Amino acid sequence: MPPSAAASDAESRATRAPYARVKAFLKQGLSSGRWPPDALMPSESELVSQFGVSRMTVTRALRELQSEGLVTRVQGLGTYAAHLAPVSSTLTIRDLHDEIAARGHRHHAVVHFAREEPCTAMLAPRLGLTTGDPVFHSLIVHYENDIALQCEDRYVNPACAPDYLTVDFTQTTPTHYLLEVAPLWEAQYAIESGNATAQEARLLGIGARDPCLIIVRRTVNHNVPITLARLVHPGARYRLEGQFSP
Amino acid sequence: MPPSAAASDAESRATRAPYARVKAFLKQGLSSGRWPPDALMPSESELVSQFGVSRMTVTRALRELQSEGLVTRVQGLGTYAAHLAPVSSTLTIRDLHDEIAARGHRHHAVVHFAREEPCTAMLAPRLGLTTGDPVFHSLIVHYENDIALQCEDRYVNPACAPDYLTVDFTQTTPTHYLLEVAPLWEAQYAIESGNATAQEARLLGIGARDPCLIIVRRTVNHNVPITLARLVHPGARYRLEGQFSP
DNA sequence: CAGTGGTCTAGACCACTGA
DNA sequence: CAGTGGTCTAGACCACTGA
Repeated sequence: MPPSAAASDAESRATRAPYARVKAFLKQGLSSGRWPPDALMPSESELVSQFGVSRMTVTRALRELQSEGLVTRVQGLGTYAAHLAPVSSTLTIRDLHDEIAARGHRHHAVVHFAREEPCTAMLAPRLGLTTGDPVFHSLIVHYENDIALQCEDRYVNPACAPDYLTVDFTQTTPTHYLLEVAPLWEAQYAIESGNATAQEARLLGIGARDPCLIIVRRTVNHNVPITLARLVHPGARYRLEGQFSP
Repeated sequence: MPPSAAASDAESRATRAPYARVKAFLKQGLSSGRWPPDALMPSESELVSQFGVSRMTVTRALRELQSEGLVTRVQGLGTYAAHLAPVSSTLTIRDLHDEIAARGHRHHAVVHFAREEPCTAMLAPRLGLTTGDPVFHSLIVHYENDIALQCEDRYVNPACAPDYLTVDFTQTTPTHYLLEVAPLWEAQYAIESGNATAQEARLLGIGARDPCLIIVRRTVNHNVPITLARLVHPGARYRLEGQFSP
């Protein structure tokens, strides 16, 4: 069977599933403006009789729409079309090695240092440590086809990754290693535009005033801070892209 | 009843729901490393007998974990712990007016122009128009407590919002207006760091070399392009923040 | 073949809202 | 009170995988 036929088979099977048909019907009405924001949508029992399916099937369609943020449901009142205003999109922060490989390019890393330091007073609270405690600190520059793409300045809580300093980061990225030893469970990040430090600018081979995309990311598991990273990208060489489509 | 008691009631009711208990059990095991990435998780029937619930209940818990990206399910094989690597987080691009108001600050906008222009060859394909077709073009600077926060350079497809030029954008933001007339159904964006144009720098009151966070967003509904916006923020005054927590 | 997930049904009890 | 959503059960048929 040709691939195209197989694909359309799978597709039509999925579309033909009753819950998917109900969901598609409601989604179509939402995007066409049939139910503007805050409008009352058909009740479960109306959909049950309209589509001739059981209530569980209708419930599944509505619950999925709710989890996608397209409708709001209130017990005792009904289902309402949501405001689509807060456009939320999935921003994926991928391992840089994979990202570069996916573009079909070569990645390599230069480790400027990876050592133990005493934790400074500034850092201690963000890493759940006490000032003076040992902390691991690495500074690595990542290259895409020999062009510096990212300067990764990272602190690691030794309790979470005791072997961190023994890893060969020309072979594995810190992100990749840390995901293996400590399942990533929570992360906060801030994205901003700014200047690199003098040291970063030198390592990246850019001017002191060249704009950079800077991501600061803090990773926590079960309230135990794992790592704090500052990722600096030359503005002209890096962009974050995303898409929103319910 | 004191609020705290009510809250814990609601919470414990939700936690006591059988599907939520199964889900919490699996989530706990995933975050603790009991099932590392690619590990085979308990089958539906195992969970059914272990928790003494019906299969539909177990299925719901597993399906929600799957939609959260925590497990992968393959028919005929089983359920596997997912790689948590691609940290995906919900990035919300909110209406700037609401965002500033939420911080308890004052927002105001200065409209530098809002007019009709012939569509350039560069723009035409991205807006689904032909070169020379009329297109709406507005340039607005947004202020937070009288400090310029964003320069919004926007093109709008006249077919989607014929009244665009009659709107008073000192009272309503273009984002807000467009969400009302055209339900936002799809958006692509790119975030990067760069320099403002000479005009933008002048309007924002920044230096030509000051780094800026630049977001380019294209909005589409049913394959009809609605609007293309370039949002320039002085780097020192704006950041995007987000969180990941399954 | 036995075991897996994908989906559905027809019924049930409940909590909640507003009239 | 009638109507809404929140959740569950016990059973069913199916497609798929690997032995």
